[in-house]
Amino acid sequence: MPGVDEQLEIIKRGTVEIVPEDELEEKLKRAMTTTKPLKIKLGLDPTAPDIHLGHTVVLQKMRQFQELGHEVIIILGDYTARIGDPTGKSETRKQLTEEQVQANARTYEKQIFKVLNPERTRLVFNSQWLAPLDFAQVIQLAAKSTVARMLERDDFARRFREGLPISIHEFFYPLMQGYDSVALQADVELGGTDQKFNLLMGRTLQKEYGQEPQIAIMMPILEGLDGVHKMSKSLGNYIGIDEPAREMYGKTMSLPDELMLRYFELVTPVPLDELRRIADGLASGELHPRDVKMRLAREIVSFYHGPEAAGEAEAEFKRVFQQHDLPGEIPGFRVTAEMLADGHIWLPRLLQQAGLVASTSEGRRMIQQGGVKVDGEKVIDPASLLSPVDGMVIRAGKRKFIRLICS
RNA sequence: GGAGGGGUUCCCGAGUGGCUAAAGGGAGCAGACUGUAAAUCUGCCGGCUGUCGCCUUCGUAGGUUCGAAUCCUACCCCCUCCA
Repeated sequence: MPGVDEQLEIIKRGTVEIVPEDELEEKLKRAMTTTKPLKIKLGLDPTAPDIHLGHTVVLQKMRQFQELGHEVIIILGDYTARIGDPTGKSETRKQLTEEQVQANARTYEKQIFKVLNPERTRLVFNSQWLAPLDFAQVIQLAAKSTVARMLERDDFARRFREGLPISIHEFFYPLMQGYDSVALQADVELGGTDQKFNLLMGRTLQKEYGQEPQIAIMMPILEGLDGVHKMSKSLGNYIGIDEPAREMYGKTMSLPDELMLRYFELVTPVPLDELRRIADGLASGELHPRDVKMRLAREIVSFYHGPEAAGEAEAEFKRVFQQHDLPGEIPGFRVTAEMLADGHIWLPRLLQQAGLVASTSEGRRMIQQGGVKVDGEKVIDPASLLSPVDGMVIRAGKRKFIRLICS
């Protein structure tokens, strides 16, 4: 286990807030002297089983703790999920069945372990200790907090102020999450900044139950590819950790430049001093932003697919977007006799049938905008008829290619 | 039980009888440029349609009207206040 100062530097990387920092230092010191690792807790909501880079911000932090020799515990909030959490959302989250939770948990496991070391990670369900609580115990738990306290939480405060409804049971989510910390006797809990209140509730409850309060570490919410909204699957601005290497690489290259350093810091294992070098290089103009972004893409792809795949993805990217060559692999599309009339086919229809565009209207639009090339020749007439030739390459937009197969 | 506010195209959000497939912004797509699927600028951006136009959309169902997102009726949903 490295020294306390060194640990602190690693732990603080990318964090928004550590509450309170001096207690963390104390705990680390004690862990050193007693050689008893700290219990680091992270709660995950098993409703959305696909993990993307946004989720890995907090997972990377867990990994760092793991590498420092601490005990990492993932809590799957199966009990919470089964009840359904309407927090801040307009529509109530659907309740999950036992089977769904189990299925999600398995998917989660597989994906989480792309970041974490499975041998040194404890995975637990919070139904284990929440389900057995009886009503009296629940009331007792509720008695540990106050309405005023609850109304300190940002979204509760806001809704209260604006006269929006707050269901009583919503008050129980912070309590349940906090109780998880009590059940585990957590030393540290990680979460996004949106979790601040819940993390602090853990401290409160631990004190109430006679435990030493945990440290709350808050990580930022990662912006998605658009650089505006938070990364989320529903917004489509995400990089999934299960995605193929080329997709990952390309998507990373589409990030706004301003986000590069943030991504380096939050979702790659690039060490801190290296990170500083990159930041300095960018600031002084010594490093080209494009090259830095390529490095970022390489780091990310390497992490999930290995260095070899990263190299291939990069070569491919250079070929297509820098040299404007054709991709190494172009999906084939078979042109059948039925599609042809007098040996040719209306181009928008071909685009549509090949799945390059959703409709002939869209195909027409794209042609008019100059986005369609046949064997490298731009086609601008949307009424164009094409006489397909075996091996002919059609490009629609920047990224979509097909090679015709006629036989 | 009573009073009131609201449901608009992917999202936010204008729009109170025709000029509205519906302002503006965001997201998305395309082009130019480039340093990349960055930035910037330009164009597109409900669906269908070999481009004449057709169809569907403003909570739902009806109605008034030559004509409705806009007016009327009923209903559904969300929210607030009073009790």
